Amino acid sequence: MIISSFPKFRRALLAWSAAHGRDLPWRRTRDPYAILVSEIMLQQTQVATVLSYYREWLRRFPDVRTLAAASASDVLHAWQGLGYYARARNLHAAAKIIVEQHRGTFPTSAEEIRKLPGVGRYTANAVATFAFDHSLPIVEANTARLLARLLNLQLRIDSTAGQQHLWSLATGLLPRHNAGTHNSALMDLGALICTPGQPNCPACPVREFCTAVHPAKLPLKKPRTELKQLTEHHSYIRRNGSILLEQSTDRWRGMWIFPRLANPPAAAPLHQSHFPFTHHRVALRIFKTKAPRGMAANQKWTKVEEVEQIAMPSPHRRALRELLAASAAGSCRNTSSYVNFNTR
DNA sequence: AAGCCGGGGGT
DNA sequence: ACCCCAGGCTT
Repeated sequence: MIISSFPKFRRALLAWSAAHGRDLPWRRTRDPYAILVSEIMLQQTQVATVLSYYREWLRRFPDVRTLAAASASDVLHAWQGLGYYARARNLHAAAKIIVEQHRGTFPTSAEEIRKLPGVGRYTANAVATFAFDHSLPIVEANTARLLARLLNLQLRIDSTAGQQHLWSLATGLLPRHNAGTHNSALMDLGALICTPGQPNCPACPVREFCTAVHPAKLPLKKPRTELKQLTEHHSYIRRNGSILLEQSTDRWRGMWIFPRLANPPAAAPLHQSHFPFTHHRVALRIFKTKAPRGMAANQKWTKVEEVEQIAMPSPHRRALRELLAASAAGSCRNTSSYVNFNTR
């Protein structure tokens, strides 16, 4: 890309986005709180997944004061199923900081926004550019791919040097005014035309500026680390109409899971399933065991009617729904065993 | 610089 | 089975 061609690039990009850009709910507001919510949710999470969570979140926590006043368990419950739960804890903490240290007024500079927990360079600039129209660059998955192809970048985009090239170009392309629209257009182009698999180059409004020789082979990335197998054992303990659950202290911190079982019994598990977890493939096995004499401090009996009200990670949530359904069906048929091998 | 953190969608 | 995703934090 030649610097003198940047104005032409911007005009072509803008004309395209006016006709083909996406209409997304967080673009229909300038409320920095709502935009921050969307940006945190969208970290490593696809737009289609976020949509329903975003609407429900703003219904439950319509403003920063409501979120700051909410309980940690309510916040985690609203995030349930989205993954990367530290994001929810950070967003909650950020709301408290804004209320307690900024008197409820959202900070307007990217520097101040970036001091909030869970907010890095991308998210700070995104909120500043979309909420306040500040002329700041953004580089995330869509724009990184697009810019790497424009540059025919032969560096890995997840390397320090590669990142420097991307942020540098993103900065150079910025207009003085209406940067929010410009940045949205870059993302849309990456998401709709300059796609990961086979980019739709014939439909690209800026193809004349692109130097990629083999665009489908870009961007370069570090090869993924290999998957490791894990097996995790848990207990299914029912008493009257309740189930014993345990609040996790490490992975899924603060969420409720089946109690961990150090020594699995020889009997067949009631439930088995598999789920991916970062670079692991976990076999989840749940055994029927007897109620313990005492209860650990992080455990509690939860009524079956109330399990939907507490935050559980997706694999345990799915297992619980399956076990309850099997249990209900089993009691109707008056059987006592409901072994379920859901091995996928 | 590398590892860690979830879960679902698309192919 | 893979790869991908509006990243950030910790080591």
